[in-house]
Amino acid sequence: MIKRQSITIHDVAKTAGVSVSTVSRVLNEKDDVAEETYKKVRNVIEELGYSSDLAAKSMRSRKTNVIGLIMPDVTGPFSVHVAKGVNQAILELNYDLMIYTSGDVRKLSSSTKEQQFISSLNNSFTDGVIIVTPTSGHFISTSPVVVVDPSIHEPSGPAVISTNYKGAIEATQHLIDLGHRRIAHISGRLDLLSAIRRKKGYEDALGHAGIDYDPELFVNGDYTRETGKECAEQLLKLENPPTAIFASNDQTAFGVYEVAESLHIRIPEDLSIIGFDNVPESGNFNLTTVDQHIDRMGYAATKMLIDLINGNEIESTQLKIYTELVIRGSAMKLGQHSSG
Amino acid sequence: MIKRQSITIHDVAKTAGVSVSTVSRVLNEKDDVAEETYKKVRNVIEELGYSSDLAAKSMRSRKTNVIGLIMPDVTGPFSVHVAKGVNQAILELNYDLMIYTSGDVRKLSSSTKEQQFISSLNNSFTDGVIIVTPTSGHFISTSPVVVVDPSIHEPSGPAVISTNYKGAIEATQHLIDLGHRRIAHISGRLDLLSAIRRKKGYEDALGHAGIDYDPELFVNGDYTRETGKECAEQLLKLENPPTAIFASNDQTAFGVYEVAESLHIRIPEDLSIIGFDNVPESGNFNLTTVDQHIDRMGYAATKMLIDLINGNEIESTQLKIYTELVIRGSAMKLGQHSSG
DNA sequence: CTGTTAGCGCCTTCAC
DNA sequence: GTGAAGGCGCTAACAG
Repeated sequence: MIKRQSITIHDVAKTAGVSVSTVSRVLNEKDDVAEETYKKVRNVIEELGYSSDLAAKSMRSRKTNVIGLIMPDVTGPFSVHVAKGVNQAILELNYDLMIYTSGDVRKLSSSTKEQQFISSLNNSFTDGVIIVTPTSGHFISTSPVVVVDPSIHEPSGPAVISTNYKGAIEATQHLIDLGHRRIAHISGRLDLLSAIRRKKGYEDALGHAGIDYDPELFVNGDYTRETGKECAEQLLKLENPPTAIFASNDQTAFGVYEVAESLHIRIPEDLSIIGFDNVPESGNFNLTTVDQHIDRMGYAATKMLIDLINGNEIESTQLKIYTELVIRGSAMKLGQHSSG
Repeated sequence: MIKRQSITIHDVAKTAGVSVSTVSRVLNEKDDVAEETYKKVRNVIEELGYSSDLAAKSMRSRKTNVIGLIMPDVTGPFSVHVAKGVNQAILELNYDLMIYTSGDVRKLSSSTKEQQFISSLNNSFTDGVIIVTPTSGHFISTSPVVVVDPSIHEPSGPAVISTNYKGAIEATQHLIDLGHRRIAHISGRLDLLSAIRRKKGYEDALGHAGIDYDPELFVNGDYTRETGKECAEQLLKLENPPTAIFASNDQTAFGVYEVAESLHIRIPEDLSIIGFDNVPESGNFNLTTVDQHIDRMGYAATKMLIDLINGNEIESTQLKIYTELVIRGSAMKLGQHSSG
């Protein structure tokens, strides 16, 4: 690693024997530069290994060709899969990607912090920003912002969200079709629209089937595996435990698996379970789940953002991604098992 | 989402009735500001929802409190786990994290692109940078750069690397102890030191055991699952196929699993396999593997970087993370099986 | 304690 | 086709 004083546009200008503005012109591919001058400058740039300072550049010009992605963390499966989709889109559309995080949901999840991140990125070196599962709904920004899995406080800004209600209905209905009546639900982060909609779907499916809603069977999760475990414990230790659980997402479902195992409850023989998300890991668990195509959400959000950036006409700024029930082996007919 | 012209330090200064430098002082928590003035300015900042422009800020001050992480992609397990470790470290050390990627190994993996990323980040809004599996080894930079899993071209810069040689020796030895003699190796990206060292460990373990090195049993992979499949196919369709494979990483091993399954080769009865990395997924596959504590690598790299940034004394800029053989069920004694 | 004065590296008029 | 000058939003001396 060579450590050297960073070389600027001035250095290039000097050694090329031209002015800084000329260098700036070739840097930005302006077409009013003489062929010869262009080549000469390009050579010097190459030679010196010059690369323009993004900060300085973005301060003057409004176009940086990088989009920002603000995530509560970089390690949760949801974030990772959104990032995957975004990754793919920027690849196709030839943008660079800058992910900004403070490392923890709890550290980011204050609207001021979110706003600060947006300002930091968007007012400077980013052409637009995608924010994932925000706490707040109002963002002050000079460049476009699109949100993935918006909060309940977001009224109408550009957003990508999946058909959570439909997905929850189908999941719950599947359980009902299997003969289950005591169906529990562990909810997600209830400040997120997705969690609210899934909860509603669960309730409505129950209602349509004429099943009484038992408040004992509803517990409040937050989409994490840890909380999933706590909730599962609470549910499974009930005097009259559920025969099936609809978990608000796969992480939560994995938590249920853990608890079930420690309690010697077999899945699906003793307990049916359905998740939401269809992260790859759910395949290993043979988990029946609702695929919400997280990567597509990231992809679509990126497309939308870039359309917004370019001022293109957009059909709708509220994009829905269609969910799909993926039937695997974690839910089975009630009373099907030989033992118990 | 409210769209508004971004408000600057001048706006704050004006409405607070002070000068911009005073605002700058409270922004940076300088202690030579009158209590009263401080409060007044803070109020106005709050009121206006002001947040400083990172670009402009970092252009003047050398300290941004954000570190950069440059990765070939954001979706591969290795990257994700490095990010996880980095994430943890910045949380503890109170830094923010900026991940920069162009989305694909192939797009990043040119030394010019890498250099460009480093320049873009490090000469401007980042106090230092971590680069993962770089192609090149020489970086021009004004701020510190530490590399995780360095290339073979990196002579001596700050780096974090695991004991690849030791790990490979142990893995291969384990296979030998199990009675295997025809042990194949699918290598990793050979422009990376890690891949070279693992290959060497494999060869040496074979040598020490007095096993002839059969060039047929060595194939050239690149750490991806896809290539792992191709290599496995080549190996398993050999006239005299190996009884065991030491894969350069878990991804590669997963590729082997896929091919084995399609060829009706049972693991471990017909074929023993050992991976490298110990990503969580390997648990699901019951894969015996070498844990290289990827997250620790990210964590350690971040610590080192921040020490470098603060000008602290550092014991060594070449940090080794110790690997550990994790024995699960994918490798068994040769000839142990009942059938075949 | 606070305001004034210079730039940081770059892009963008506006002349020539 | 090219150069000179000005300023983006901010911080860092230097005065007072």
